[in-house]
Amino acid sequence: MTGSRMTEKTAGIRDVAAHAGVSQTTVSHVLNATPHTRVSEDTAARVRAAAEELGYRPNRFARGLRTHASDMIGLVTEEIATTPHAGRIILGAQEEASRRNLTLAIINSELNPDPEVDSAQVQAFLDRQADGIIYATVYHDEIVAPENLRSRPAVLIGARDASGSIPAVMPDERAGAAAVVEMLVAKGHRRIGFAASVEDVPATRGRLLGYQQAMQAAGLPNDDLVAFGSADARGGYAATLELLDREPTAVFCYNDRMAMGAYRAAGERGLVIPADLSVVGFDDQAPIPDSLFPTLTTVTLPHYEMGAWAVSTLASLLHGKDEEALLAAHPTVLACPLLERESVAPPRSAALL
Amino acid sequence: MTGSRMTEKTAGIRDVAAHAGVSQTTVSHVLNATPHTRVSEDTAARVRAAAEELGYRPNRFARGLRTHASDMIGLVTEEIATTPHAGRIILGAQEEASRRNLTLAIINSELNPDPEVDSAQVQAFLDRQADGIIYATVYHDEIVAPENLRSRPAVLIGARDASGSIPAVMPDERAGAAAVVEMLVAKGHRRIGFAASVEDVPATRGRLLGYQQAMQAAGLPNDDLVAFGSADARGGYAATLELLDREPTAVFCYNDRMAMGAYRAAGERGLVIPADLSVVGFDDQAPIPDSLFPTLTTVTLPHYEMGAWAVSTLASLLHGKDEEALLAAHPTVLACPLLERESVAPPRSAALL
DNA sequence: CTGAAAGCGCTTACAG
DNA sequence: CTGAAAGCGCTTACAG
Repeated sequence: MTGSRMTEKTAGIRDVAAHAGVSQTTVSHVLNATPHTRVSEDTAARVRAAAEELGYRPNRFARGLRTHASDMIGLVTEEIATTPHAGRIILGAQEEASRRNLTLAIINSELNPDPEVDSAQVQAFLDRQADGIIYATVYHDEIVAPENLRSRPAVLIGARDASGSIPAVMPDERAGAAAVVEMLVAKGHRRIGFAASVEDVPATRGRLLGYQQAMQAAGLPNDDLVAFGSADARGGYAATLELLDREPTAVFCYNDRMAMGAYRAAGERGLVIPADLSVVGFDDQAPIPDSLFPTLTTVTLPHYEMGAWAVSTLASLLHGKDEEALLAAHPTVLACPLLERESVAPPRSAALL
Repeated sequence: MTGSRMTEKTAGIRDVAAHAGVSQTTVSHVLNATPHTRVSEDTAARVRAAAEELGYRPNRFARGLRTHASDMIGLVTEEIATTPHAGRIILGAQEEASRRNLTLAIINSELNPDPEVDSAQVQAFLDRQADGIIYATVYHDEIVAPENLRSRPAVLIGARDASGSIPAVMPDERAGAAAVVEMLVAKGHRRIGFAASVEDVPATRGRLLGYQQAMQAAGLPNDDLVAFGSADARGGYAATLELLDREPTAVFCYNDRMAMGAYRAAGERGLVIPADLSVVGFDDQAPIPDSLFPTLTTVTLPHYEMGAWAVSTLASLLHGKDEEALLAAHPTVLACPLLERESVAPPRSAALL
């Protein structure tokens, strides 16, 4: 088994050159399509044929040694494990990297409030010759990026750098929440409760703000329609129970887990969703929305898109497109689309009209 | 911004040698702790001090060019996105890689029944000089591994290679399911229903087999206690409804999503979990178990462990430990531990005794 | 215990 | 349009 692997001496550029009857220089020019270099189509064809025939694969080490480029970018993610959405960030980054012929390497970092500690992970990528680094965090408005992140092109996902000098991307939580309220209002709801999270993170603030602004814009009072709970099913259950005493026709939950609690609360009160009560979540956290009865209308986060954005932005930076300062000045904000499923209907009162 | 990055000429081994007053050879020996090479402690200390002071970081390209090793391993995963557990496989692999000073690069591959198509992903890693490759699939008993996987050390996660020549690891679904039945029996249950999945995948077969074997071993009839449904909440709902007509005291579901449906079905029939009916899931798929009322007792899959196993096994293979044939002969099977939460109680009948 | 020197496989001025 | 040659920064026999 192992034996069959040992002796496969792979062809080098020298072999290709010999086989095509040209110099290594020419082979290199043809295969890399070096700009400002003319090679006769005839010669080029011979080179390509030889490379093909010999199964030539350029040695990355040798190339890197000359060009100082690895075509590898490093992704440092806070807590791959515990954040349910990291997978989609990774997927977006990975697929965009493949499209651009870049290798994506990943390192997990512990969740911690002070990202300066993460410089070890960044260093690991610097040591490994990563061309650029993506630093993905969850739940931070602003972070102090590890100092060594500045020694290579870098972009941030999910947080803005305190110094404002690193391009960053984040979801537009506020607009996503506002869109939910607008949709509910359009369906005729006026008493729309919000089951808010007690956590003090950007998502909490952004979603609450979006709710409040949209309610105000619609001329709807909402002071008594916000209840707080922990950001899980139990918290959603408790907050919804509290809200239900104030007779809302719809409950918008901070996230899908809280929405699970809202379903439970509605069930206990004998309320049928969506006939008696509309419920909306946020996060589109698999497998919740499709597993609920009825399926949950919710808002999806642009994790895939943020991952892809990070890679393509980094790629531009690597190619010297000097938009870095521009990009860094204002974080890029990506939309959170509303996903309508079955948990929303017009309120009973509207049906009476 | 960009400017501050440009001119940092990093120290090379030559600089360290000059600074320490020794040759490059000696620096290399000291820093790499080359076996069978004596260097006086005095000299070694000077070298280390110089390296430290200059912030010396060996150039990976140059080293790789000589040693033919990248210290990078590639992970090809089928559908990072849609499989909920891929994240934990990646995490396990990543953390084990970090422990061993290896870089983990990942490539996503489309979910497809014929993994031969994935040779492009494998090729990408070969081209990038990966030392070894982990090929992770979901839901396959046996696959035909891409031919080019054999050109480097490789291991499989979640499937056995048809030729039996590549080491593989998979979860012990059967034992995990059997443990559930045993636990239920120990609590006094005798009529234990199984809400099975209609999918024809190893997990389906393994879990059903484990259920049947354990029931038989306990001397419990079970022919009428199996109902089939799709592997989601709707399927679990339908299967449980069917099962409920046969008056089980416990329903064991193929997975946690089906268990969500079982909760719904129990609720509709006015059954309180666990007092009137015990429910058990499988997968420990976040955030379901903790989001249910009551929390769900379930079985967890060793995804993290499989990822870590893959990396450490690959590392042994890379270091020439010739256990490959041994390992490849029989897939390694990892346990699926039972996680007891709140959804199981002794049956009412037992309470009467 | 230490070092001089070759060479890994490319890219890239430079020359023609 | 094409090629000879230097050199990227290491490791590793080999010699002393």
